[in-house]
Amino acid sequence: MMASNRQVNSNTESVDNYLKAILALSGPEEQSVSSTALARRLGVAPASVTNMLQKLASARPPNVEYEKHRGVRLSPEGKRRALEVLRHHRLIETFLYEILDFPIEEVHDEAERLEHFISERFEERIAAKLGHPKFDPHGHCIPAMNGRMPKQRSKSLANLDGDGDFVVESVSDRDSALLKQLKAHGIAPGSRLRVTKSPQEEFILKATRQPKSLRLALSVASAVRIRSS
Amino acid sequence: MMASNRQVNSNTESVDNYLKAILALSGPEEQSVSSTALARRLGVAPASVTNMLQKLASARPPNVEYEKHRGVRLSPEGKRRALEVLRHHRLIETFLYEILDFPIEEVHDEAERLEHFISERFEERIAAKLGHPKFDPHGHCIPAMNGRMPKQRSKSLANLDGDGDFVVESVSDRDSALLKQLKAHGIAPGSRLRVTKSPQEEFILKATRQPKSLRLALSVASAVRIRSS
DNA sequence: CAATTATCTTAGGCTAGCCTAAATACTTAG
DNA sequence: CTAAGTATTTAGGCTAGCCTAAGATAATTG
Ligand SMILES: [Mn+2]
Ligand SMILES: [Mn+2]
Ligand SMILES: [Mn+2]
Ligand SMILES: [Mn+2]
Repeated sequence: MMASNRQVNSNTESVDNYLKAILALSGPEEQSVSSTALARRLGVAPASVTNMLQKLASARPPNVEYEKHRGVRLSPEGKRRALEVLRHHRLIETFLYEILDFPIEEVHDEAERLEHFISERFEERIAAKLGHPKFDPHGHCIPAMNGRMPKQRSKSLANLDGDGDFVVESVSDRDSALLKQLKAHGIAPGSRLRVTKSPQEEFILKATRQPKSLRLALSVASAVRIRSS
Repeated sequence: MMASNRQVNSNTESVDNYLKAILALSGPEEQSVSSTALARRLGVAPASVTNMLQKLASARPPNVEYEKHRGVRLSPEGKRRALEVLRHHRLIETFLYEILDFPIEEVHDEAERLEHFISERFEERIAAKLGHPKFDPHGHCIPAMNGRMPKQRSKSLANLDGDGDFVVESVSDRDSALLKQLKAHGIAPGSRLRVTKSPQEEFILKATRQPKSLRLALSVASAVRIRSS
């Protein structure tokens, strides 16, 4: 068999999802991302990832920089597209929450589908309707139309040194059961929190003026990001 | 080669589009629809239609009733699904027009994509937000949640006998250039119209209190449906 | 009613995006 | 520095949904 892999590969839903996953996994340092990490995140086999990375790299202009066995990073074009889709995602989430009164724990899954199919006009209209918001309902920054997005300077609850009082900066959008729990305990972006660490390495969160406190296992604590109050 | 065509065929975007096309082409009499008519409407080759009809017919429960060389009609299940998608389509159009201030001539294309990807929750929320509307911005009836939809008792402008005064019931959503023209001449669902037929078999439309009248060729006149005023 | 024409179906291919199994290349422990 | 172990890629397949070309059926018409 021969190369055979020099196809066009325009912006399909699947391509969008790979680019978004690379953006998320490469982090603020924009480190290169391994095939297996992508496979795990996207729920596909590693071989499928390799195949797609080859296509993304041989697109013209390329969507990623990829060398066998050394992981992948976004090209300028790939990053542009990833941020465009991320903007769609977060605008849609904000819109579902603010205008359509979706419960917070349901906005992510809906946005995950719709982000690929809305037009530029739709994007522009909901942005206008919402007053060009800077943050989505989970506290995540919405990339600007030109692709700029300020770095977050918060830290994950999981990396916390000692007890103290904090403000919630953002909560992960991907665990809807957790989002429901947090909501029930009055914990949302902007909430003031008292955090203590239990002997069993759990985090005890209590929001101001909330009757009950919430115990979080270390494994889910990374879903909450905080800054000093 | 053997049959090989007994697959699962769940509700993909393509399946939705075939079912919607059959619903539209079979008309109020629910006549059977030919492969070529479907091929023309969907912009695919006739062979592709035959192939899809075989799958739709062998789904369990079947989406269509199909016999070689004698056209196709929707099964109860297929009709249910087609009306569901049509409801999505028209609700989305209404929503884009009323809430997001889309220009009338742009709502159709956007709805055509999004109709396949919104959740039941999204459907329910926009319906509530809009006050459970009965008609979309083109004047078309929105199927109810249970799938019921009253028959239209209007007639097409193209089948008009003589001149007279009428009320616009609906305008086709599929020709965006025409929609722009109609808008510029104050012609929309509910408008009062004076219609005269020119010697060259054109229709002259003049809406009440509008300065200019509009000449429509017979070929596009079918896009406007009217009832007596 | 037989021949021509129009419509429809079958056969065989293609691409995107996935899969599993097998091969290969890095990494690391001894 | 080599051997095992892990990560990654290659090879070969599969399905959905499209295509073209060729064959079959139905409709029309002289
Ligand atoms: Mn999200
Ligand atoms: Mn955009
Ligand atoms: Mn429409
Ligand atoms: Mn629905």
